[in-house]
Amino acid sequence: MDKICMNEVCQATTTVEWKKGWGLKADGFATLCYNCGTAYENLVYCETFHLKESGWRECRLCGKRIHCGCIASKYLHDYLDSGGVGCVSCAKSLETRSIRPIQVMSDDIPNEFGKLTTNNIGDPQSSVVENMDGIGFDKGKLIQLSKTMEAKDPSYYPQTQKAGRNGSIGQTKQEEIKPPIGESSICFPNQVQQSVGSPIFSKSDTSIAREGVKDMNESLAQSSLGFSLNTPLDTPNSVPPFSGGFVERREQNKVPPFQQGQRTRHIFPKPPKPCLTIGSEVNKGMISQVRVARPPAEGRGRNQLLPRYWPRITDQELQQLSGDLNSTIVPLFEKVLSASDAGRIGRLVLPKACAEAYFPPISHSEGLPLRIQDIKGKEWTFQFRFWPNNNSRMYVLEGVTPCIQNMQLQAGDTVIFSRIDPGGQLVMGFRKASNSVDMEDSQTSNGTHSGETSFNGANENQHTCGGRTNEDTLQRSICIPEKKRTRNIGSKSKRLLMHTEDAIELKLTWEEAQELLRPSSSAKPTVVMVEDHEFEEYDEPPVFGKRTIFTARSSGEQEQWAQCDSCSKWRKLPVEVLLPPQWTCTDNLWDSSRCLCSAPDELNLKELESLFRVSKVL
DNA sequence: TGGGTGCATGGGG
DNA sequence: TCCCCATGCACCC
Repeated sequence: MDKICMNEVCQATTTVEWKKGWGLKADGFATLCYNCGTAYENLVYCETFHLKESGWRECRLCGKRIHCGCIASKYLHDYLDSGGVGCVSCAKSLETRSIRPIQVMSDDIPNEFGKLTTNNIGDPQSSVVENMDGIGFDKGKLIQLSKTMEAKDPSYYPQTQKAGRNGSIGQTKQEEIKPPIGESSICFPNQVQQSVGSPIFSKSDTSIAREGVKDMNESLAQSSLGFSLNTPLDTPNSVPPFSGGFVERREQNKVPPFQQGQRTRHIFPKPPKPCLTIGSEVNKGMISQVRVARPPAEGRGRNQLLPRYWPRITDQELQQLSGDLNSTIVPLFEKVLSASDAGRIGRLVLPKACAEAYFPPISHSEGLPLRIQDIKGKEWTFQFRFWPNNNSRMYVLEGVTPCIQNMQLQAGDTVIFSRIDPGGQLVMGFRKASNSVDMEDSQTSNGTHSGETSFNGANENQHTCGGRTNEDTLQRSICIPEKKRTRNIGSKSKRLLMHTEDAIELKLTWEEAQELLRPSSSAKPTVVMVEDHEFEEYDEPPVFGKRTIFTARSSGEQEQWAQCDSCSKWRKLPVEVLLPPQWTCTDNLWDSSRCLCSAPDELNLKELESLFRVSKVL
């Protein structure tokens, strides 16, 4: 089907890449050519194409120009309670401020795990999700937003936009997403089904990202099953994470005060859904396949939990985690195994905050035995204990070697602790590290590897990436190996930390990148000899040249093909030619018959396809 | 003497 | 500056 750029002033029919624009009133998204789509992604669409149109207003607060009434800027502004409009950042900060005084939690919250949240006594900042209607969240807007988004489609935000979004999405590492301190608490499965867990709301968190501000990334990380970390603790109503009732008040006086009231920027409520109720209506057909760092549902010490311990788990994996349709899986935390953890000593150092939040309280160094099931349902008993350490404690699980060996884990792999409710059964899943080559990887049937989570023995080979043939970007994002989230594993030498987002962006191999490097136009090389080879040495750094395709005829003759940036036609070039980043037909000095865009294509459709095939093979 | 245990140390956030 | 935590290491069996 022929596409046409929906930008009225463009209406291009060909482009190097079609992009998604705003959500249409009906289903789907506006189709934009590469340039227009990029402008849209970079939030400068209206500034670029609608400058002469009416409807421009200024943000009441910061004065930023806003193109009101235009669908392309629909999500970039909001109406202020006081009248007028504000850019989304200002509106958000205003709204959040209005949220701050919201209190908290009543005592009549059902005292049942998974259905309540509690307030921090003396924590006036805590608020409950139930109050969301009362604190000015605009559900209508959420619904609107949700219509325009594909919650399961991270490709909605092509990587190319990351740099352009005020550095927001691209720069904020997922793991750095801070818990929504001072915000809504958690775990209202019932309510989830009524509101937040509805498909609309579950999408809304992703929709937030459309706004292109840093907070969105925080929300993005919540996914359709986003959790809020802020279950207040240590209140009479708080429910221990385990049915056994591991309630201890030792954290009560240790809640870091700094975390209250610092974060005030969420305009939309986080879906207060800390757990996945398998088989619930909510989840049907909307299992997220995006690996998401989920703020744990609750825990005594949750205020201390660092995002790096948030379990990263797809909804699908959650579903795999339990075969019991009535079970609720509560991801608790995860930890990348250090060399010590995976070593022969058999001690797995637990993050203190996690241990105190999710494992039973222990007052003696000897601790107590903890029964944890592995992914195959095999039950292991570890000694959960601590060592005194600098007036603090260092929590460890002892006796993990057999289990770790059984799972074939090694340093760098990740273990994920979850809990199945009801029952409070602890489950230990794992995710292999990117550089982990072992049996499981080799067993992977679809060729994907690493960064995968395994929870269910029966589905051990049902990998996260398996069986998906579309939504390439999404797939890529899932299959991208997890970056190391902790310090260097097993080595103190410095190494480049490649974050997941970076990895997604880095679609070129080194060799491919070399192919694209061109001397800068002004550069004059100095020829130097290195081991009898001539090298051109440039003072100027290289620039990226236009990517071309090389083909070889059966005769052995090589050809180079380049696509015109203007008309998108492919032109044949001498193989030795290096093109600048921007190249059009008029720059075609080598074929006077095809030095204009109006000149017909040299290749018919079939040949073009063949060309692409070749380019993919090469 | 070797492995296990408990604590100390120090880098890094 | 404090605290966490990876790991070193001394001590014990």
